[in-house]
Amino acid sequence: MHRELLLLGLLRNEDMHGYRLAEFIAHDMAFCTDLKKPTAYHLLQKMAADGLIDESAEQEGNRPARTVYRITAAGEARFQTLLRENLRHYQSIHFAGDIGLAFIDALPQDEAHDLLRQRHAAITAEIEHLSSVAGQTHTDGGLALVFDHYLYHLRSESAWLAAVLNGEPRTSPPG
Amino acid sequence: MHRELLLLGLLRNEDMHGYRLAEFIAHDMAFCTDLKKPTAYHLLQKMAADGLIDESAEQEGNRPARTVYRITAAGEARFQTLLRENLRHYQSIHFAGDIGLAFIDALPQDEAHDLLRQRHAAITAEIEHLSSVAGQTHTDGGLALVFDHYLYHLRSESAWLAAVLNGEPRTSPPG
DNA sequence: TCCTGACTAGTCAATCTTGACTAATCAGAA
DNA sequence: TTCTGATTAGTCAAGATTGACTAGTCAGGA
Repeated sequence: MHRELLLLGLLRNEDMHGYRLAEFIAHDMAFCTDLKKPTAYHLLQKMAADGLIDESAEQEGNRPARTVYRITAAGEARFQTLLRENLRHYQSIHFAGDIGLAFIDALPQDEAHDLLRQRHAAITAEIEHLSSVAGQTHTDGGLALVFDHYLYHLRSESAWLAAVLNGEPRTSPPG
Repeated sequence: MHRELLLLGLLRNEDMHGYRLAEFIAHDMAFCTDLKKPTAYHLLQKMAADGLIDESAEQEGNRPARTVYRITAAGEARFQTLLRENLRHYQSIHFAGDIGLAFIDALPQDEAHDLLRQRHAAITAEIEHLSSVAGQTHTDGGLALVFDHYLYHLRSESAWLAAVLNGEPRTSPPG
C-alpha cells in the first residue's frame, strides 16, 4: 500500500512518465524504498485502471513515445487517505539480518564474533557514505526527515552491534 | 534467501512437518519474520527438490498424513554458507512508515503532529507488550539476542519520533 | 561515415507471496 | 448423541515482484 502512496505522492508534485518515476525512486529514494522499475509500471497500470491516475501519450522528437501519468481527483483523495493511514500507524519491521543472529550459536564463538565485526564495518561504511552524500540531494522538506530517520537508524544499529561485540548486557535502551 | 536460512535452521534443530514449522514461526518468531504458511510450504517443496531436505510421510492415529522434513548433508552445508553470508553483511532495511514522512508537508502541521503522536503511542504500546511477554518464550540462545535487538530498535524508533515531535534538531545520534 | 557504448522506455516470463479455501478430526456443551 | 467451534494439515488461484531482455536513439571517436 505504501508503494501506491509513494507513486501518488510523486505524481502529485509533477506529471511523469514511468521511466522517470522509476529512475527518481532508484536514484533519490534508494535509502527509503526498494520499488523496482517493473513493479512501478505494474502499479501505474493498476492505478490507471482504478481511475487514480490518467495516462496520456507524449512524443518528443523522434524518441519512442512515452506514457505520461497525471493524478486525478480520485487519486488525490486516495493519497490523502493513504497518507493519513501511513502516518497514524506504526508498521513493524523485520530484519533479514536477525535470522542469522537467531542461529549464531551454530558457529564457533570466534568466527561468529569476526563475522559480526565485518557486519559492523559495513554499517559504519554506510553511515560514512550517507553522511558524505547528506547535503547533495533530497535535502528538502519531508525527504530530509526520512534521511535523518535512516541515519539515526543506522547509528542505532551500529551502537547495538557494538554493545553485543563488547559483551555488554542485553536489552539496554538507546540514549 | 534468509527465509531458506530460517527453515533450514529450524529443521537442523528438529525434524518437522510444514504445519508445525509455520506455526512455530508465526507464534514464536513473529517479531523477527513474517514468513507465511503457504510461503513456507512453497520453500519446503523447492528445497526438497534441490536436495537440501528429505520428505517422509508420517501417520499418527487416524489424523491426516503429514509430510515430515529432515535436513540433508547438502542442506547443512547450505545452512553453514547462508548463515555466514547473513552474519557477515549488513542488509539495509526500508521503513514503510517513511513514505508517509516523505509527504508529511501535504498535511496541515497540526494534523500531521497529531497523527505522529498516534504513531508514537502505537510504538509505546508495542514496547509495553513486548516487555511484558519478554520472559515467556524465545528466551534461549540466539532468539534472546534477536528479541533484544527488536526491543532496542523499538526504543530507538520511539526516541527518534519523540525528538521529531519535540521539534528537536535533526540528525542527532542515538545514545 | 561507421561503430561502440550508453541512455531511454518499456515488456515479459518466471518466480514469490498470500488470502481464502478445503477437508478431516477432535473436544465439549446441549 | 448430535452439533458447534476450534485445531490440524495443507492446497490453490490470484496477485505482486523482479531479473533479464528488447528495441530504438544518441554522442563521440576512429
